[in-house]
Amino acid sequence: MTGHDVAAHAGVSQSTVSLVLSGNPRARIGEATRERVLEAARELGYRPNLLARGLVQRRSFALGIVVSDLDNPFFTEVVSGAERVAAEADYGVLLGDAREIPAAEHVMRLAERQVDGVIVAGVGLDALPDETREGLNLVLVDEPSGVLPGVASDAAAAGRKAARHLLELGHTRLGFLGPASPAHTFRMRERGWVQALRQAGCTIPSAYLVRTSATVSGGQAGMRRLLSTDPRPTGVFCANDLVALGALKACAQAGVKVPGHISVVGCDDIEMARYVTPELTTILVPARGLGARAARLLLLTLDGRDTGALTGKALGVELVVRETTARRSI
Amino acid sequence: MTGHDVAAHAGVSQSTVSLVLSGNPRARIGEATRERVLEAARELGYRPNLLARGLVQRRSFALGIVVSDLDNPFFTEVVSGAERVAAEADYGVLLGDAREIPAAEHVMRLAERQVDGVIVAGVGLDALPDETREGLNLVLVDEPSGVLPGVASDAAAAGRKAARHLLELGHTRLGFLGPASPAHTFRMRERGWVQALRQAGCTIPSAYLVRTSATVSGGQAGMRRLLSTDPRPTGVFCANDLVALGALKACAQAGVKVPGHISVVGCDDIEMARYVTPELTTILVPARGLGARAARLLLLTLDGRDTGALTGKALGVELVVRETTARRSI
DNA sequence: TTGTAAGCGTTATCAG
DNA sequence: CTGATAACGCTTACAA
Repeated sequence: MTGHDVAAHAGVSQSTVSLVLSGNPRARIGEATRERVLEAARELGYRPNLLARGLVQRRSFALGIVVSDLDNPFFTEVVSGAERVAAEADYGVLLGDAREIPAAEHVMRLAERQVDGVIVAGVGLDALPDETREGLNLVLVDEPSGVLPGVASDAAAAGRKAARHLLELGHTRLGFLGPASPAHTFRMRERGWVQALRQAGCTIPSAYLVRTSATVSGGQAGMRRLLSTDPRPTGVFCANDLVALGALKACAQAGVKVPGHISVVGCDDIEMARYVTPELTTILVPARGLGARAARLLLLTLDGRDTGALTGKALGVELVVRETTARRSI
Repeated sequence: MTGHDVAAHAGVSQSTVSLVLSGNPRARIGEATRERVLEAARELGYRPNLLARGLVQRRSFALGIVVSDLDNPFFTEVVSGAERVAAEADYGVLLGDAREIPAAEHVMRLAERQVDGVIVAGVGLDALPDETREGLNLVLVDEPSGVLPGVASDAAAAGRKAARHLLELGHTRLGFLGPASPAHTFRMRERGWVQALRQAGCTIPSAYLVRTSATVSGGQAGMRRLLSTDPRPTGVFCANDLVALGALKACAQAGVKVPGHISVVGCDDIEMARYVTPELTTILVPARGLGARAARLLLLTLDGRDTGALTGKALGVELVVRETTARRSI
């Protein structure tokens, strides 16, 4: 089923078919022939070959998205946000998960597939050597870089808001659970947290700053360490919700009441935050919004339009008070 | 950067470049020229254009995957399983989420992009009219169909295993929480459950069978209904883990102890099942395995190889006893 | 208004 | 062993 077949069926040339079907604005086609072509196409169930189109237009109308870990709900939300706006704009979405195959490798493959751009989330710029991204439209999610365009959430604000919330509840022995990751977002969450505490005149014993992987089991292990300090912190900020979930679990296992004995606040507001008991107090980071914005940014760039509005300020984050934080009782 | 440029640089013809780079087995190329070409390609940072290749080979080496709901962790696991094996085989993966755009629409778009096949998960066959799938390699996940190839889990066994587990714990007043969905999997889970109970001589009051959407909030609402019956069931099987999580939440809110007052078992074994407290007893359905198997099935089909081993029997499911079930106490 | 023809970057079939 | 050359299905000047 090619344009030729349709042309034959309609008794016109292949290029006329293309003219009609591609909706080219500067194509003046007689109403009669247009009808005939449309009819023929419908009858034959014609589906244009987008590879061929891409080849001649040097544009595939597809974009790639590579994430560091597809099983992390935060990233699946980013993907889903991006997919939504891409699909809306009739763009294809090629997916890459960087757990098995390095992000750089994915990016190169996507480039070979001639994607018009790629969104990269959860991957540091250092994992993307220059040669992998030359001649490619990249946008980074939550990894600000002077050189590449990107969209980001206000990570430092996340840390600050967590700190203020706990401070306002009267807590002063405050712990932090997070990865020793080079990821900008994690670093800034931690920095915002530390700065807000310092500003409030709160000292941070090093035992209260525990490094662990940014996963549920990491959070679980980390919280166990925190629980073994003496005196214990009465409030804990976790670098993401997965860690917080693990922390909650460790508390439950140790018979430590949340928020009775210890308050915990997460970060991201993944869907699960609402589904655990007690419900997790957390800092909402608009994952889906980040994905959507990244896609929009890419599409605007491809259209050569102004991207100022999207690239300007970071997406705001917001404290969501649920059930894992309470006024300090002791 | 095209093959021509490389050819020029190496002082050979473009077709020679293609011959050495495509790794065509029946291409006999002099060691010297091969070296020269490889060198030139490396030097210029040549990346072949897969659109062009796809056009001539009539094969894109990409496959599509469309899921009913990207935010459902079960489906993201399916996607991640499929992505893994596809990427391993150097296939691209095009993603489609059927929440905003109907599955059939996605499938057609993927066909236009010349994917070599598409995996469809969480979507009934009826949502895919004949004309959308003609000339397309489809494989369905968990939606057995006489006509299309697919991979499935043993859904009836899931229901049976849940029933037996609860029965063995001495429960006799047993409730079910699930969607009134046409989805084959849900129907079979329910059927397996009902049959096992009947077989055990257990009667099922209609009030114990509550229909609700297959989501957390659905489970929450459903469990509230179940809790308002008198006498209450002492054990409940939920059609999936999301529903079970909602059920747990409803119990917590109503002050009903799990598993003290009521036992609940979920289905799927999503990652979160381990992260809630108490940890969810559930039936493990190998989502990632389903995705992986679907992809493998597709790849084998495309290679014209035998698929018997994969299409034969359903993937087994398995009871995973955690903390939400206990011996009946009253 | 419509048809002709020249590519887009590959692969693949032949001659040489 | 290597190089012309003809597709692949489409878009897009340019001609008619």
